[in-house]
Amino acid sequence: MFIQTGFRQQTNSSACRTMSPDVPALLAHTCPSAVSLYTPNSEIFAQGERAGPLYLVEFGTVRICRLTADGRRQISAFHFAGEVFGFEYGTEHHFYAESVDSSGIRVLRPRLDDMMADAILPLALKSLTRAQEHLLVLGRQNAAEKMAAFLLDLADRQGNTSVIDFSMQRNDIADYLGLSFETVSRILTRLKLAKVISIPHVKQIEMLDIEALEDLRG
Amino acid sequence: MFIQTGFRQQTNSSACRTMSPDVPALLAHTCPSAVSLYTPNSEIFAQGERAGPLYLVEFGTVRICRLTADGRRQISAFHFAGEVFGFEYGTEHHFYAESVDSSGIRVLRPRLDDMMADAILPLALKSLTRAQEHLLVLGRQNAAEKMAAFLLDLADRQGNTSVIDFSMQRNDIADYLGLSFETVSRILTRLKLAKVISIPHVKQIEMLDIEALEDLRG
DNA sequence: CGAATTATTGAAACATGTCAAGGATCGTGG
DNA sequence: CCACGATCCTTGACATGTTTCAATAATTCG
Repeated sequence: MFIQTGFRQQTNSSACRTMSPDVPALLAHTCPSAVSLYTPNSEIFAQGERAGPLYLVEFGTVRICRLTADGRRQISAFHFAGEVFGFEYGTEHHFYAESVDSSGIRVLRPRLDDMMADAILPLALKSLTRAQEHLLVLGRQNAAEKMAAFLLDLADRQGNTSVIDFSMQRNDIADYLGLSFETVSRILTRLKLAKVISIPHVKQIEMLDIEALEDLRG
Repeated sequence: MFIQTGFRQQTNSSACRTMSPDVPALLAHTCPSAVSLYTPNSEIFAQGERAGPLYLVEFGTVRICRLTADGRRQISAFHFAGEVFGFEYGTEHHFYAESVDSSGIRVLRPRLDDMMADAILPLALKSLTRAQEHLLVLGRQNAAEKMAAFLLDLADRQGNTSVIDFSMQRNDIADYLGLSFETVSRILTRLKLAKVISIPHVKQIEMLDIEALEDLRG
């Protein structure tokens, strides 16, 4: 499912566009591997698998998922270029990770030096804050509000252009927002009819009225 | 809203019943204050307030909350005796914390030594895992499944007796599970009629059929 | 004991899910 | 490069779970 690139990459990661200042600090305390290429929908790590290394997204998109016993899926996070994922409490992954599109992932094996936790902690805390904010969205927002929150978050992480490029499909958005994919589709057309967004392409949305989206999000 | 206890408490925290092994490690790297007593519904820290110290629950219950612009509330977590809360990415609290009942909280001011992050990281990661699992509940479970998950979680954290004592009211449970308090009430009576639980008292539930609850939770 | 708060229950409204059909898009192989 | 099949997306009609509003009952607190 994945291919190691033949050339050894530079240690300085190329995933710089949106990289948080916490990442370089982490790189200094890990042994970054070469970039592995993952095909769409391929698994990066499985639920129940032994945890340990962290993962840096060089390009592409990753989803962190969990299933209920009867197969309903919740995506707890998407990760884009420059972001790190794979933190776990304990030795076992409680979630599984998949590549959404074609992605490049660098495995970061911790050097067991003293400063390791210092480097990881801020990233773990950022993930925690994100998850907590997502709880508010899932628990207390309606479909339109969820969608607005998602679009604004995506725009923010893509560098605040008003045109958003989607790597994930409606299905993924639905499972991230706790909706059905039909509802995702309906909300998008509703926002389009209200001239809040336009949809030049299935995987591209232009935000026409950002203020309206921000009002929606609350 | 809170009263400092006159006597200086021992550094060895008394909140041992459910204490995680990670907590003693943390205590060794902080300057624990005396226990502060909080009255029901009093604020421990506010959203937007400067973050820094951590908080150890000695007794009682704490809720971590966030409001939408129009006043809907999401409780992202409850914390019981022996648990630590107050982690933040950055310098500012993104959530606010309140005492649910009468609680005793010990402020842990970090000593700025090298091992601080090592002590905090496991606790932060546990909070992260909890939040992620809560995302599945909020996003993909129906009211009965949410309730089952909540009851089993509570039972587990109270030491796995089949009788659960609630410190929070229906309203709090609703805001934790992303439901209305009426629905919480209805689900409880439904479970009672199905002989899955009994409700000897408004703030006490006995689990009669744990397997049924586990099936529900998934 | 009485007032205020909290919890339960019912009826109706509403948002979202489910099921089903038709369109668009994408990838592949001729 | 086009045509085909498969996948994904959109839209509609209907079913359903949950919320909302309202009234009553239970509990807590002074």
